[in-house]
Amino acid sequence: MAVPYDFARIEPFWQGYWQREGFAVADTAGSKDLYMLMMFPYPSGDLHVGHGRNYILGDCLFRMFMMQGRRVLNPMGWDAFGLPAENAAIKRNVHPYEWTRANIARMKQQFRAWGILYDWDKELASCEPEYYRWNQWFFLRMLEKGLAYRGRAPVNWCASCHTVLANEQVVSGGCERCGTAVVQKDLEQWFFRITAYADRLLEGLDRLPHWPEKVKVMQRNWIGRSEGAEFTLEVQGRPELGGFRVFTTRPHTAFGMTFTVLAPEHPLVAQITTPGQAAEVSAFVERVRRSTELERLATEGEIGKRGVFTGSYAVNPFTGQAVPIYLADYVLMSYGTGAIMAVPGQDQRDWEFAIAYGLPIIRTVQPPEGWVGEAWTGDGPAINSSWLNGLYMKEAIARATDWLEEQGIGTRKVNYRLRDWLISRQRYWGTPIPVVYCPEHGPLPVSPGDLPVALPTDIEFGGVEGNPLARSASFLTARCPECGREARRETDTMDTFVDSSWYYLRFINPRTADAMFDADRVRRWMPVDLYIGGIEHATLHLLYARFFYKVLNDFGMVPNDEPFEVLFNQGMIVAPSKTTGKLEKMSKSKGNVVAPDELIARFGADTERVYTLFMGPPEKEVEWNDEGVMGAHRFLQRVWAMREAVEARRGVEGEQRADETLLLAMHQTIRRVHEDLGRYKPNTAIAALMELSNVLGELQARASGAALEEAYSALVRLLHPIAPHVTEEVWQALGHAQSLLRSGWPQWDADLLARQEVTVAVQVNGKLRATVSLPRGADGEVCTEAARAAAARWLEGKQVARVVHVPDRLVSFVVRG
RNA sequence: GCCGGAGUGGCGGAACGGUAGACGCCGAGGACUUAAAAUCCUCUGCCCCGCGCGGGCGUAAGGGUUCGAAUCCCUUCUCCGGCACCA
Repeated sequence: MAVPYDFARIEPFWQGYWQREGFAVADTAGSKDLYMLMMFPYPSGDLHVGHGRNYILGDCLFRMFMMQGRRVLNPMGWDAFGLPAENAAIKRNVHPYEWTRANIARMKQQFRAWGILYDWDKELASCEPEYYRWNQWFFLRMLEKGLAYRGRAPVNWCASCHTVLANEQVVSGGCERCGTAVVQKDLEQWFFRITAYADRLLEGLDRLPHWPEKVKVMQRNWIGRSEGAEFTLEVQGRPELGGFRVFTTRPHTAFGMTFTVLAPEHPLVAQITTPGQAAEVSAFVERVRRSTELERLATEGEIGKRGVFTGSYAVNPFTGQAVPIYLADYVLMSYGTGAIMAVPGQDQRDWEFAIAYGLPIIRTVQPPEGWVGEAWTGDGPAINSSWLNGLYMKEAIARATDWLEEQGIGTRKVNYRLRDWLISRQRYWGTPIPVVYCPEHGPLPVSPGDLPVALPTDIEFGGVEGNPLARSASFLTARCPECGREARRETDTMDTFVDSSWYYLRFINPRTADAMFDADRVRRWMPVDLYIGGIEHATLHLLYARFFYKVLNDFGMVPNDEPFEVLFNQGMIVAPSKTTGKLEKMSKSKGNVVAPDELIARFGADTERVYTLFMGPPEKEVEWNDEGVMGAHRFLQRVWAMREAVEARRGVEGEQRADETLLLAMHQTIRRVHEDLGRYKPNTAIAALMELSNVLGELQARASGAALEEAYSALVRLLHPIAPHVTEEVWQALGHAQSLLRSGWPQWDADLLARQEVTVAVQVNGKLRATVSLPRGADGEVCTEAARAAAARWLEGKQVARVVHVPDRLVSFVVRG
């Protein structure tokens, strides 16, 4: 009776061994081989099995690369600025730095307990001045180039987090962090001009064949490029106003413009409102202004209930007709020009508005025969459109736009959904924006020699709302770089996504003291070859990082313009909700987490690793199942127990047939595991290893000691990336002095596999009727005859009309009668 | 509404257009045990014929292409994700 392996003893032992030996430390001064990277985590404290899935997959690949003799940079660090630390500080009166450092220590220990190896020599934390000073340095360069600017704009405000948010951090009208409904505020804030890179961010996606299509599509949607025309509408009888601009992607429908709509926030509203309409208009504007984004979303589909006539008219330049100017909240100030030409015949929203307000509808595109719907938005010949009549969309758009340009009232225009990146945050725990405000000279950049602008430590957090930096006298007071007189320091800090936009460059040589990163090594080591992380960053981190990298490329600091060659998005682990029972993301706040500590205590880290990698393809979302864990554990115990049988059979002769079967299974398994891990399918690689283990179990009493040990050794080596501790223990017990990490990666014998017999399927009229075993590469005639014999029963008395032979796979008879 | 992705046993999931359900979980029966746990062995998609032999049906639904379809094409349904009064 075999003794179960003592994971509680051996796992810590091997963890210590790997660390002492420094297996994961990469020398980046040398030439590059492979740079793999996991998205660095926010040090929130406890990790659950859902986080583990990410890191375990990475470690599995890393160990495989190591065994294959690759030299791999595989660093880890901490995205260490952010709100939870500050909220913890407010609640418990500990400094965010201490809270963060304690969590980092805890998480490092969890990584270690999972048997995960990182190059800790390269560790960095974004909350350290030697890191964030380079955020400040970069900000100053952006400022110099006009890529950072201060502007007044309606911004998203989260009242619960007491800060503004970037557009990317607003998820269906709520704060990405806490879900609180976001309200619009007009504030002066700092922005990065990411819109200047919109086209390049789009174009670059086409050069990323190894990114998931899903992420590329999400980024394209987010950037939201649309081509069209912009032109001026005059306000009838008010030439001194100069009119207002409208944007449209469908200028060819303009003959059907029967009214026009401004966003309620449009600057012209006050001037064009007639006295008779003033009361109604101001009531409407006030109502819209007070509504949150969420309320606006909730009224979706209620177009027509939320509009008002201004009393003024504009002139449709195509027809010369006067059309009424309305305000409506379905027109957004933040997109295009904040004003539209309304063509109810060709736009469903305009149609509904026209019906509700009794406005005329003129169709300008012929709907297809039998069309019974309302607005027709598809293609068709132009009608009721004078000189455009009969033209189809493409041609009509071109003509209409040319005409606008000839008349000098319009131009071709490209619009984007993407907004500039708002980076100001009214919080303490982030990178101070390096700017001072002089009463004389206005906002001025801190001179580079005065960096870093360090976060003050003399801060009281306890219970007070608002940005604590604004209450720190020592921080607030500065000298004007221009005149030296007393000035006020900027108290906003940077969005933490600034930190994560370039950390992968710093990792390459994180102790670089005199520059943002080691430009020489970066030139050799970038781009990152394999980047692993969650899909939730598709339009956040991954968009910002690409933007930064392109800017750095323009600054001549990096060698290419896309930072991540291969992107792998692992799926979430979900678990039933404690309240509703519906599957949802595993998270501490939802209370449905499985803690790795307990799991490791009961079954060991190797078991968690095997189960995590086995439960499904890693890019898919999967449900955690406690019973599945047992299967993984049993498998490891069987592999462990087999060691005794192998040792006991050393030197024993066996049946030749058994040896052949065993070695064939071994070589097949080597190939399958190699290929499956290479295409990120550890689940099927593990299935292959289980099959080999089953074959070993069946043949252990009949195969020779030598064949048994050869196959078992291959199994143990192939299993190492997946279950590193128990395999090291077995390997050592078998008498090997070297770690498995240094013992090479098994190779399969292609010739042997090519010589094996194959099972050929025999079909009659597409139905499987028999199988025959034949040598690989058997002649077509031989094959067909064997098949004919095997399927004789079904061919009797039938006329064979056709025979399809697929070498080594099947023979298919097509029969009549 | 638009754009992606996915629907395969009781469950997680395998399957270059070529033997559907690998591997694992659950379940059933058996061995070991005083007993239980653990472990090991056998069975385990559905249906029909008493079992076996054998046969039929089966990859969301319906149709098509093909000697052959889970896989390709069309139509429909459902679920998941993203974007969304974007002009």
